Amino acid sequence: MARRTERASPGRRGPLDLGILPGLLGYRMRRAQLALYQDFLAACEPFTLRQTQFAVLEILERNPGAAPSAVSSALGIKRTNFVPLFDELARRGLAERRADPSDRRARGLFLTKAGAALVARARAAILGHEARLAARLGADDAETLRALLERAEAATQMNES
Amino acid sequence: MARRTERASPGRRGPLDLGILPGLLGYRMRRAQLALYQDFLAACEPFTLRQTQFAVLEILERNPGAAPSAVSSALGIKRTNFVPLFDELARRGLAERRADPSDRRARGLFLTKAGAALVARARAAILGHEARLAARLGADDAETLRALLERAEAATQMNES
DNA sequence: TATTGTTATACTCTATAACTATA
DNA sequence: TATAGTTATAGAGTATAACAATA
Repeated sequence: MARRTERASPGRRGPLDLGILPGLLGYRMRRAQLALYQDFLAACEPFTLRQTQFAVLEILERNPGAAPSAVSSALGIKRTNFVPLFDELARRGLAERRADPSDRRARGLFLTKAGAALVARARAAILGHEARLAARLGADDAETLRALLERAEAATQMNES
Repeated sequence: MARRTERASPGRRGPLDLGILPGLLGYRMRRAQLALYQDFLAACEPFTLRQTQFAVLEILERNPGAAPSAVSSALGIKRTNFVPLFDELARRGLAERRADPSDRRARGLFLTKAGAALVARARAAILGHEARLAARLGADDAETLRALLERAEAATQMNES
């Protein structure tokens, strides 16, 4: 055990005063997002999937043959950064690119059988994780939070006309 | 103008089906956080400060002489990553490390005059930005969102006993 | 032995510019 | 001339291991 020694002028004891930070939506959002993301990672650990990787698989399940640019823009990822992300899924045999006969520049993205099987299991785990979180918050509050997050995203100046 | 050509089997038209994503708190949180962060960056652009840099200055204003490890842990940053972050603030003459006479391993962190002046201006800009966001959401809903984010962070399994 | 600050390093995420092959 | 996909590259953010000085 290290003894707590008194300290001279530099360095107060006890928890720090965070000033205006705890009242800021941006600060609260960052903290909550980090905490939830850690949670999500833990839930997905058996599948070795991160948020974005799951999102790509989920979208391909619903939209077989979707174009890389469509998927990346739907997720708010630059198409240039989507390439290595998808490469990794392809390398793991979860998804694949196919040539588009009608436009030889384009590609269609598809899940493999293994990808479809994995996304089904991951989806179940994620829904379970969400259900546990909602139970802790209370179902009504969880839905309120979800709706407010959607409105906050839309209310951003970024989304101004 | 590029003509919209019909496409064969790979590639549906129209917006993609996002599956379960829009209903997930984790997904909504990530989208909202990104949007708010872009907003925040725009508000702080005149000061060339990112969220974390502002947070450090704000904390030092309230806690002069705080230890690097105290500040970094309060912000959820590893102390090892705090070093280059603070180096940059020091390089810009906004904050400085001072020796601690009572423990020669330790350092106390302080704002410089320039740092104090900058954080005051940045704080005003950030509070203005928050006020505009709150006005768009409605004051009550903004406070509800803030409180729910705090509860969501606490409700995380990460924070389990 | 443990703690404070630090260095070195690697991996992920993000951002910009530019290339290719088509259209 | 514009578009789809891609390459190369650089900047942040984050993670682990290990070190020196000090307690």
